[in-house]
Parts: sequence; C-alpha cells; structure tokens
Amino acid sequence: MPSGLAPAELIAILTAVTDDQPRVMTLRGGEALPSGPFESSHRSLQSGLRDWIEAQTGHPVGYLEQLYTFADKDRDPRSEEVTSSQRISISYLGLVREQDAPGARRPTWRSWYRYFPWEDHRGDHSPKELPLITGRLAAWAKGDALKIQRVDYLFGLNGKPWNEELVLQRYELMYEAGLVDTPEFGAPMAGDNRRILATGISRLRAKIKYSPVVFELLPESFTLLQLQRTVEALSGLHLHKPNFRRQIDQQELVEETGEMSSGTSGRPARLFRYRPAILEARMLSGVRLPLSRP
Amino acid sequence: MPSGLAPAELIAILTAVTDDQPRVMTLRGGEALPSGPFESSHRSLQSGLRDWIEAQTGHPVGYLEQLYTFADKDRDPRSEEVTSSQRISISYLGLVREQDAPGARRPTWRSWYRYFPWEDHRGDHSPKELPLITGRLAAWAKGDALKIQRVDYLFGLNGKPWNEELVLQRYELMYEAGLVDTPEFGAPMAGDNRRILATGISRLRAKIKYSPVVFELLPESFTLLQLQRTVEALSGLHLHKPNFRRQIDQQELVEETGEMSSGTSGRPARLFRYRPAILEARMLSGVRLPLSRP
DNA sequence: CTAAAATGTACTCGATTCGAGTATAAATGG
DNA sequence: CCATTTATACTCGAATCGAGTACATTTTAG
Repeated sequence: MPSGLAPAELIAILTAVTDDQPRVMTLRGGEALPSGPFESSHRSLQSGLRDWIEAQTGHPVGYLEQLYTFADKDRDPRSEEVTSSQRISISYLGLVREQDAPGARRPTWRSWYRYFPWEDHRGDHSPKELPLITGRLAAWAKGDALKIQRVDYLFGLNGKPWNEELVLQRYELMYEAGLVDTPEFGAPMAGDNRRILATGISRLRAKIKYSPVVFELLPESFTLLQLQRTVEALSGLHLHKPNFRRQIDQQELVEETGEMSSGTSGRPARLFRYRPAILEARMLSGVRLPLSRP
Repeated sequence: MPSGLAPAELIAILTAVTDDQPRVMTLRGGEALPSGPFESSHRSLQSGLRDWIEAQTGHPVGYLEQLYTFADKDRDPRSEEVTSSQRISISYLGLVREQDAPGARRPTWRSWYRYFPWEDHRGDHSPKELPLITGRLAAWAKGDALKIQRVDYLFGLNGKPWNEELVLQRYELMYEAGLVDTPEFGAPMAGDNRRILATGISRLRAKIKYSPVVFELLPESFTLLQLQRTVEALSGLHLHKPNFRRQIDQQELVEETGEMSSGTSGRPARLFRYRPAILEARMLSGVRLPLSRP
C-alpha cells in the first residue's frame, strides 16, 4: 500500500457582522476565500491558521473552529478529471470583530447574502428570488415524489416550516437542479468556495443556538437590540423582541455594565457585557431563536 | 513560503452495540484504533475509508461521518519533540450493525466503558470509580475557584446535573489533572487514540438527540425496548420508559412491521422498522433523551 | 399450578417552556 | 407638539417534558 503524499491547504471562512449584515472576508473581487498552504513550522493547524489570519488581516480572531476536510476530488463535483496528486483542504470558521482594526489592510468584506440571496428572511417579505427558485425547483422535481418532498422540506413549502440551518442542503439541491450558475441566484465564487461558505453558514447558524459564540462578533459592551440584530443577521430570521430578551436574561449570559447607550435615536438602552466566567456552565443552553412572523 | 508535504492518515472509530454495550473496534489487544494511509486512488476520503473498512472487517458501514483533522503535534500533548514532517490524521466515526457479518474476520470489539468507566451511568448507582476520581480532582482543583467550578460542571457535582455529552471535556480535565494514566481509571490506548475515541463518543451522544442515526446500529426490525436499550447504551443514561415511547411515536420515525418478537422472556413485543422515507423531514427532531432517576 | 419476574402499554398530573400579543415608558426629530 | 423609534414589563394559552401510576401479558422458578 503506497501512502499518498498530499500537500495540505487551509481555507478560512472569516465572518464579521457590520451594519446588520453578516459578512465574509474575500479575495479577488469577492470570488475567493482566503487560503494558504499548511506550514510545517506551525505548532498546530489551529494556531498556524490563527497566526496567518492575524498577519494577513490585522484582525484578531476571537473564535476559530475546524469545519471540514476535503480531498480534491471531493471538492468540485463538476471536474471529472483524475488528478494524480490529491490536495487535502482543511476549512475553518473564524469569527472576528471587524471594528477592532479599522486602519489595517482593507480586505473585502462581502455580505453572505450576496452569494445566497434566498437565505435572508428578515424583511417583511421573503426574498424576491425565492418564488423564481422554487418555481424552477418544482419544475425540476416534477413527477418524482421524493424530490418534491425534499424541495418542500428544504424551502419550507406546503405548510412545512423554513429551517434556517439547512443552507448547505439547499445549495446542494440547487446544484443538482442546475441553478447555482444563474447569476440572479447569487454571486459566483471560484471552484467550490461557495459550497464551503455554505457549510460555514450552516454550522454557525446551528451553533448560535446552543453556544454563546455570538459574543465574539460584538463589541465589549452592547445593547440587547444590538445583540438581537446580530443574531438576526446570522440566522436570517426576524425574532420576537420580548421573547428574545426573556431568553437572554433567563440564561444569565450577560450583565449590565451600568452605562447607557448614546448617540442613537429613540430611548437610550442599558449596555451589557458578556459574562465569560460561566462560559462552560452555559455552554449547552446558549442563544436560542424565538421566531416571530410566520 | 514552502508548503509542507504531509502524508495523510485515516483513523476510524467504528461503533456497534451488542449485549447492551456500546463497542468500538480495536486492534493490538484493544490498544489501538484501526487506521491506514489515505490512498490517492480513492475517489474521496469518505468512500476511500468506506471501502477500506468493508474490506478489513466484512461489516458494511451504515453511517460514516468525519470527526476531526489533526496535525501530529496537535495529537499528543505529551510529546515535546519537534517532528520534521507533520502527519495529518483525519478521524471518522462509523456505525455498523455488528451482527451483520458474524462469520467474517473477527476484530476485537471492546466496550467503550472499558476505556471510560466513569461514563456509564445506567446502573442504580453511579460508576464505582467516580468518587475516587472526583476526590482526586477536588484535591487538584483546591484553591482555584475556576477549576472547582469546572470540575463541578463537568462531573455534575454540587447540584449541577450530569451532562452525558461532555466525554471529551471530562477526559481532558482528567488529563490536565494527571489522572488518565491510572489503570483503575480506564484501560490505556496507544498515543492519543483514547482522546480520539472520546471525541467520537461525545459526537455520537450529541447526535442521537437530533438525528435518527441510532437506527444504523439496530437490525431491520426491532422492539421499542431494544431501541431504548441501544440509546441507553450510547448515552450511558437510564431512560424513562413511558416517556421514551411517547417521544418515539410523536416523531413518527418508526412503523409497525405487524410481527411480534419471540424467544425472549416476558410478554412479546411488537416489532417496528425505521421509516427512512421521511428521514430528511425528521432530521432535526430526532431522538431526544427523556431521563429518569436524578 | 402458582407466584414472581420480566416485559409491554395506556394513562394522568403538574411544572416549565415557548410563541404570540399587549401595554407603557423614554428619547429624538420634524 | 406629535409622530416615530427604541426600551421594558407584563399576560395568556398551547405544547412539551419529567415523573408517576396502573394494568396487561408472557415466561420461568419453585
């Protein structure tokens, strides 16, 4: 058994939230995710990537989590060619406070929804692309009961609820149906980068429900509305304000700083800070999503 | 920037449940997990590993999920040496029905709880090793409020509930406290294999709560008690029978076969089968854990 | 044969959670 | 001043969940 020697590559999905938009750091005019070779000199995968990101962007990375490891042929289902050496790619999800380093090298932060416009359900109406997409999917699924069921489930049709976590599954369904190269249905990326981004969004949308990672995206002190807007940006959902606040203080994840917000319109709000002391004790409760507007 | 060329290795945590014990396939007298080099000839990581396992064990793998990718220096915190070439190891969790291939090559299936005896909370009493372990941990944490809080949280002391999912975190705490090499506190494994096993157990214990993976471990048709015993074996918890059954039929994951069980003592039970048709529709409900006995 | 043990099945009850809605208070901007 | 925006405190009913009770049916021990 000859063991394959494969070069390893690290790929980062760096996410920040600004102006109520969840954003991802991109290169080459928004067409590629940042990536680089894995250096033998690094202490570990995790710390190697951390050093590399901070050097490249000037942003400290608050949270870094491994997502998935691909071999080349896994990555782009379109290419049928047989490559002799398979590159191994390890993808990571990183959360940064974009405002931390305003003066540093300006990378291009793009909204997630530029690539997945159908995933933003915050407005009063569902995204304008959705009817077109589901129409095309219905035509594609016609006759196959299993496919119809899958479309209904993934896109919340026929009484089924919209599940915001299924970003990757929806993208893969659209890929099967041949819809992902339609420019009106989201901006393209090089290779399989858009699929990797979908993986990261899925993971993060799941994670905010049972882990306090949101706070890695917020400044030191914040109002409860800021917190809610951030969760809404990530999940792409509109949340019920009173219930959201009820959950937050039931979980005792935050404490008042004593200060009040200023500079905004409307009544000033109390400022809060995250209580990292009980991080582990609250790990498995975390932020849940009390939805509203069906 | 010279890119490091690293050989990649696949490591498998193969799990089955027999005689109400969750088991893992091991080599070398229970000291190692099966592993092998990643072949360039394989179509993908996933399918490569699947072929390899089925060839080695004769067991078809029902479910296969990637766990985590390590670089060598990540893997064994004990070794301080600087290796020039870092091996990349990709670990997978696989579920098999052990009874499927009784005549094949006989690998050694060991109970999880041989390696983590403190994780089995099914009996009337908690595991006999626990008082010793928590005593030693308390001595280790003495004086450090944060450490004490962590011990309490991870081991369910001082009114905190036992959380069965935190297998890896408990193992790592015990590692920090220098308890993992005590033979009374579980059998040893080579290198970091025991830590990788803990990762797999944590993942599986979390997964059975929101995904119907349990059925990959059961025969085609089964009784509700068999299903409950399997979940109990994996979670290491004792469940409340009436509530367990209530949840199962609320979720409509199973249907009656019309047959009855035979050969066992007690009243014969109805046999059920899994309904894979609605797999996706139920993905995010799955089997939850209605505990009993505080 | 009979009783005990093991297994299966159907209920009830109360606490908690959760979605949804209502009401009121405090600031800003024409 | 009044419309608008934001903050905060409640209420209500449905669904879920932990816990417990009761009873049925079969095997096995004695």
